[in-house]
Amino acid sequence: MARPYHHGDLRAALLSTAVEMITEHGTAQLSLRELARRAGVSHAAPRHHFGDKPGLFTALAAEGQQLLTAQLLAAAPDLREMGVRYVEFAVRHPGHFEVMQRPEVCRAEDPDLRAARAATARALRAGLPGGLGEAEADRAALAAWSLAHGFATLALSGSLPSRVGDTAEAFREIADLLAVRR
Amino acid sequence: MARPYHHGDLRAALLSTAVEMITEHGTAQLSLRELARRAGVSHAAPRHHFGDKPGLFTALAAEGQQLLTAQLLAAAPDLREMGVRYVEFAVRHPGHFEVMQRPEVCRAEDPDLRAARAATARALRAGLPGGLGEAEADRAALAAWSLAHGFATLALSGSLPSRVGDTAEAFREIADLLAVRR
DNA sequence: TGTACATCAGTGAACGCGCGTTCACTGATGTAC
DNA sequence: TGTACATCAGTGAACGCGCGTTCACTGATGTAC
Repeated sequence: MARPYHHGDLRAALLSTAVEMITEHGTAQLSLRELARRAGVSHAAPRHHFGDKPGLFTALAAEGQQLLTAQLLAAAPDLREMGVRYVEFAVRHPGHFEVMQRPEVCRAEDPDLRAARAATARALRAGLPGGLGEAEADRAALAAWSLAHGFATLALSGSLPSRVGDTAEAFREIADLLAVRR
Repeated sequence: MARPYHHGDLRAALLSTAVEMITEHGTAQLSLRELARRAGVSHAAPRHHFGDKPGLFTALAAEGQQLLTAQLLAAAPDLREMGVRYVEFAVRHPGHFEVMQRPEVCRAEDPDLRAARAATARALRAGLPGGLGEAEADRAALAAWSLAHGFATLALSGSLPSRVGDTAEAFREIADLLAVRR
């Protein structure tokens, strides 16, 4: 079983291997050489597809953002349910979530990434109750985002008390506690 | 002006230099050699005080946790105000906050750090309205913490729309939007 | 007050390592005629 | 269908660099007598 010279879909393989590595050790530890090693490919191969480390992270962030947007849209326009999906996404795709959270490792000006981010923001807006003024809507969106984002990052950093159990489910209860004041 | 052989308070100087460096480039980029360079000291000097990188981060995290606890206690028992202080702390001490958020770079079993964390948790509890059942109180604390933490991390990662303006003040408005259901 | 000695804080040379980057290359695939 | 050539994907050796770690050292401080 001689390994073929051409991988077939090395780009996709590198992306998913990178996600695993980030999940295990964070973005800081990731080296392109180790990534190539794990993918069973020469250490110069990743350069072909991503150029450098920011290139790789940018591709991952855009991918993650698209995944998240799809999740949010599937739950719209139920704001609480969208929050649950947000938390679920973070817990199920911690590697992607981590990269998305660290804009300094990405190329912020990348058009794919910008577009993906904008789409997520639009999806979030779709969950807001109608009839709010613009400033009010801004605040409500920010509050919902903060709550879900905070819960998700606390869960990922292991800061939640262990009795919290299933993370997304726990968030549902918490979101219940709070209500947007009318 | 020959530099004296003994620094005087190198430990404190290294801590505050490290905070600056983390604020600029995150924990990932920090190297002990660069830290020593900035502090104007030989590259082996930091080992004397912190042993290794986790040792340094652990000391920083404990210090940050103590600062935060003091802020929270000063605002107790007004839960909303405690949230404002939490956000304010994150924005004013981003280096400390960053380390506190990344338990994987610290030595979790360090007794100072554990004690400091426990004190923060206790302070947070002091902000909860009385008369709640235990499970209810757990949830309320978690909700408040999530909201403030999420807002703070979004602010630090530059994810907030720029019109948000003064961060801690903006959080006050958002906290106003939400109310714990009775 | 003076001296001897222990301890502490910081030095600087040396090491081995993994990393990112470059480069000339080779093997495979696709396309034109 | 066959051949020639361009392009693409991946290789592997080489480089220079900054890092963490070790170690024998030296200068300063504190303590006992």
